[in-house]
Amino acid sequence: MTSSLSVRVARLKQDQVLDAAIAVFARKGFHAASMRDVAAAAGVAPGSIYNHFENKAALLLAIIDRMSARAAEATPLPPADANLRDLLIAAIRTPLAAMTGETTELFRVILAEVLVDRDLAEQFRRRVLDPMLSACGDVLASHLPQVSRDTWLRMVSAIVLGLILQRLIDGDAVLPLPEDLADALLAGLQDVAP
Amino acid sequence: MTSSLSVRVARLKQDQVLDAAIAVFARKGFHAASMRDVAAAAGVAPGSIYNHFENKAALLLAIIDRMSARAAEATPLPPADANLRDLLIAAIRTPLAAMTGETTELFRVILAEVLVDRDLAEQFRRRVLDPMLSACGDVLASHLPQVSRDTWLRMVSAIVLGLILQRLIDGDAVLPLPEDLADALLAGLQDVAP
Amino acid sequence: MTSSLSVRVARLKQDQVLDAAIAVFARKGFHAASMRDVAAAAGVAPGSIYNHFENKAALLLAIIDRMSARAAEATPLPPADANLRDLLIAAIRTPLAAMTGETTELFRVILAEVLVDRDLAEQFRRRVLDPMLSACGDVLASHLPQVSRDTWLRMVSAIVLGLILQRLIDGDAVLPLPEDLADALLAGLQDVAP
Amino acid sequence: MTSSLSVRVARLKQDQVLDAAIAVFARKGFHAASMRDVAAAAGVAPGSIYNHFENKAALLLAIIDRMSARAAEATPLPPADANLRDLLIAAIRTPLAAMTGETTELFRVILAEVLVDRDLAEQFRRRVLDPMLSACGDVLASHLPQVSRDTWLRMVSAIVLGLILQRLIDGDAVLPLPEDLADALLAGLQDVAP
DNA sequence: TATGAATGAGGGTTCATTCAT
DNA sequence: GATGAATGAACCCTCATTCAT
Repeated sequence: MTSSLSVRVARLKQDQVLDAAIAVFARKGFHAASMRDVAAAAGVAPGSIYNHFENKAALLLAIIDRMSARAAEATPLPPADANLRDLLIAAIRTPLAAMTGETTELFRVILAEVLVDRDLAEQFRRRVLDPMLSACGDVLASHLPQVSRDTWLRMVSAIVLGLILQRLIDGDAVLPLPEDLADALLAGLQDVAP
Repeated sequence: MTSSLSVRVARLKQDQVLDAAIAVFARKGFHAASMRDVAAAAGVAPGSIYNHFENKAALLLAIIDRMSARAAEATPLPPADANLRDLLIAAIRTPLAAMTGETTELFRVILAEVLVDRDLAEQFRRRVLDPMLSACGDVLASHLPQVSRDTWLRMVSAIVLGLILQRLIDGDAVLPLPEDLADALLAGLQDVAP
Repeated sequence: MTSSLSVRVARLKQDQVLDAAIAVFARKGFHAASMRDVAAAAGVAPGSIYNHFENKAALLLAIIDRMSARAAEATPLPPADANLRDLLIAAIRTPLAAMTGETTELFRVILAEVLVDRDLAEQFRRRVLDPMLSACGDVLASHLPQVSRDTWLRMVSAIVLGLILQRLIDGDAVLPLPEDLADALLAGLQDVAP
Repeated sequence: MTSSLSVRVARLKQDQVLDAAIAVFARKGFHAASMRDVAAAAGVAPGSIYNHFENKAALLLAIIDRMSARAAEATPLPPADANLRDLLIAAIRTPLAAMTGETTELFRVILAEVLVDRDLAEQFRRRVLDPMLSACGDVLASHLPQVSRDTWLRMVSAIVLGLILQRLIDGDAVLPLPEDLADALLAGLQDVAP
């Protein structure tokens, strides 16, 4: 099965280059990182990158692909009989928990480009953001009356995104616990107000 | 008072360049815009920019300065006797309302750079983000018991940031009304859950 | 006769590659065509070309070889008793008639390289140009007195080359008929001049 | 008159670069010559070339411009009462005489590109070829009956082009004298044929 | 202070060629 | 012989920045 072997080797090299690209982009940013940098980090010649990726932008797309895959496998489906509190906690904690180490930097780099590249934004939204935010959204939605569903979904999504953004901008920021956020959302402000 | 006059003229030129930079960066993005572009838009020679700003990055810092000033003046202090609902609405609406036209694009561009430049991030957080988010925060805080104050502030901040981000990524996104968001936050989820 | 067979197979592959090179060079030009293009058109791997040809330039030489062979077989020897008019017509028409479709484009490409590569020019002149132009020249020469022979040969050659060049440069150019050219050359200008 | 001065200086630099480009292209050919080569020959930095010419192709166009100008000034209008023989001689000799030293190499380089670049060909034909060939053509035409005019013009043009091409391909080729060519054309072949 | 031509490092990318399989 | 991934030099061009005027 020579074919299978060479295909596997090819994919390995591709991953090797992609790993390097991720590391380099995370460290220097997309624009500041040169293809030469990526090649050096991957231990290949500059021209070799183009055997695996059409151009620099394709590296970004491939990174989004990988994030998409990781997001999918990192999102546990909540049990059907979960109560609302647990659902809220899961909806908030899962994406935040995914933001560790390299993934954080990856998200940072991708987001920076996404803000400036319309096409990339479309890909990012479809492949990463929507799955990440709506995973528990469906179940959450089933607990809510139609009228306020959209508001709540948007709100929870915004909270997650906003918290991530805060962490991206200020690495030292101490984010509240998902449990506390869930409790606050559940109880509402009415009771605590004077 | 020759000095004063020349100083005023200098500041005028500086503003002229900065206006051009804002327009160009907003339209083409920071990296895609060249100093030549900025100079052309400002009606000056490329070299002249460096009489007013040390380098390209300094333009970004100056833009943040200006955003900071505008954010301050655009944030109306709420009346001391405002009720909680109105405060929430203001806290959410004000920053969202500021995101119109060029400001949106500028925010997009700055944010993209901020994500990648640590020093710029620090400036941005201190000069733009914190004032923007905490403007009504203080008053809001006064209505809340100490224990949940941080959670709520973070949450409202995150909602605002998250909604802005969603709009930046998906220009077609329909965001919920601040009133609906405030009402939902006030009432909480508890009552609507089955 | 294994050797003979493998030799024949080898020559077949070689022709296959050469055909592809001709087609690709004619379509894209020598510099614009990459070895990858040629390989793809030939249905072989890029590296395989180098089993048959030393390098890209060798392909050009081989093409000239083939043109030389074709030129030889395409040039009918005029009957010994042909009259001068028919000889002139043949001398002009034959090379022009050979310039059809792909051959035209090939000639164009070769000529472009020949103009810039001294060694290639030498080959081209000896192998293609001289045979092409002098085919009927010998017979033509036999009708002419020694003194004016060279002038006439050069002139007829130049006419043919010049017409081809005009067509290469301006595809829409309408060239005069060989018959008319022959008649004009035969009669001379003297009579028509006032 | 600062403006006038700077304009003149600019044109000088431009000429300096163009001279270098001509020399380098003539020596190495268009494709083989790099912008670095041209810059080095011109004694400027690589990037400086782009202050005067949009890109490498623009250098070629500028060279054509220059050839066009030289061709125009090198073509003396024949006296109205010139006889046919002198006209023929002039029509043949003038373009051939222009092909000296650098101009020859220039013509070689331009022609090589013209054969491969359709747009360039159009420019070349309009700006250089047509003026060069038709200069004496008009006067020549006035001596000819309408019916054979086109044939003769094409033929004389072809002779000139063909002779030039022969010299470009074979630098050692000994071309016939314009006088002999004119005499042969005038007398025709009829009389010399047995 | 304003200019804008000059700079030259560095960018992404191509491609003829090699060589281990 | 055939392969095609790997190579890396070289390509054209951009652009932030400088500096003589």
